[in-house]
Amino acid sequence: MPAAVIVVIFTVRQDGLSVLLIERAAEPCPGQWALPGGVLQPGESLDSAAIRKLADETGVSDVFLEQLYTFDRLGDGRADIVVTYFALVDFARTRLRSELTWRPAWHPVGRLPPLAFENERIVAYAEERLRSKLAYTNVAYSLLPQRFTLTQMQHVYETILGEQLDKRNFRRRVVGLGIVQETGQTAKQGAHRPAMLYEFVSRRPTVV
Amino acid sequence: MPAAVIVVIFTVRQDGLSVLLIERAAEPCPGQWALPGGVLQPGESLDSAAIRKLADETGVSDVFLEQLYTFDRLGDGRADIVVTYFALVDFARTRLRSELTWRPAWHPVGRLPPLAFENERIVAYAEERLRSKLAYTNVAYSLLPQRFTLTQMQHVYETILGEQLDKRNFRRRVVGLGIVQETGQTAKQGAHRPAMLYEFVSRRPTVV
DNA sequence: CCAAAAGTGTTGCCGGTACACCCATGG
DNA sequence: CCATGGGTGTACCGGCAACACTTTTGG
Repeated sequence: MPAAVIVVIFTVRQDGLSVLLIERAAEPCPGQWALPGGVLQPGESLDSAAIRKLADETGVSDVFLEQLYTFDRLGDGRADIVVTYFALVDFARTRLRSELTWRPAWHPVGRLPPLAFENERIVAYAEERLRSKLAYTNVAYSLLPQRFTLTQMQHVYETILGEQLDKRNFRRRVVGLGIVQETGQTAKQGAHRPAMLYEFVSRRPTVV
Repeated sequence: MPAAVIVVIFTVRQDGLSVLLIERAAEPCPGQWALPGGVLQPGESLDSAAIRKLADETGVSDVFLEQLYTFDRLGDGRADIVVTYFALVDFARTRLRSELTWRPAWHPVGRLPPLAFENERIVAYAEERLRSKLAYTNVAYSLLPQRFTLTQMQHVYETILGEQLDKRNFRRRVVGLGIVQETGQTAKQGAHRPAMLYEFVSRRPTVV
């Protein structure tokens, strides 16, 4: 039995931290929701399979994507070993491919439908890792556009961590630790004072 | 092709942080050293296979053992996917089984012989994880006997971290954070003042 | 003129680090 | 008496959390 790859794809939207799920058409478990994944093609590496799956489902590449954990005996009939990955994408850049037999959709992690194959465990584990990595790395670069305001960035952090942050402390940290830097440009957005646009100093995963 | 499991088994000895290696008798790569491992038995879970391998090689169980990373394409002819684990054992409790065709031995990580199948990468990765986990968890419980002096414990930390630690600060931390506690008993060891024996508050992996 | 978001400093606390000496024992 | 490891307290520093008001803009 071949190995399979599953990708937990997170994004942040208005309704909170969300994960991409697919409504299964095929056996087993038709009609149930599950994480996107599939068996390894012959000769394909694990990382390539994860990259392929991510691109297939969201149309994006060049985002944060990292191996998460390897599970076995998930009850899926197709594979005994499932190598899971997790990815972070900017919601605005994704283009889900909706077809009749293939219904992908974003679901807030707080309100998941029942999932097939113990996928809840995988989501919970990925969520934990995401929260932990957010605290000491720059992975958020993958959840925001190239340029953004610090308020946008703070919203992303607050959504994932589930708590309110102090604006001044937040700005001091992310700028002071060299996670983000000013671009010199400002953005006008509605009935507000123009805001400085920032960018990540590095768009690769980095421990800060 | 079935999946395989590899276990990186660490211990701390006089000559430093060491890892258990096996001199390969069988093809491929006879005569070379490699990490202990083997293919998954039919119906066996990943965790069970790792526990079995660890017990086979060292005779110990009930120690710290955790999944590390899943590699592919390591060049081993027997498996395409290799799920690695890492374990920490108290050197004094181990009983290596030496046979003619099976030569296990401890090797200081600073002086490894050439290894088969890119096993160097795996050891390096495990070492990194060990150092990181030592800092914020109680995993050292698995490298020490049930009862020990704080000096012994400090030696373990210094060996792994590769730096000298301040005795008073070390004691304050591990006692103050509730990692270890006094047993009330003291040990006389040679020409020295009797030393208080300590034990870990919890002998399960815990984030402190 | 009002609503909405942008932007900006200071203070207190706590945890981490640096640092040096006396004590008990066995040989 | 000496060699060896056991055991203890203090002072400084830096990072982190708490805290409130003014500014700009569009409607």
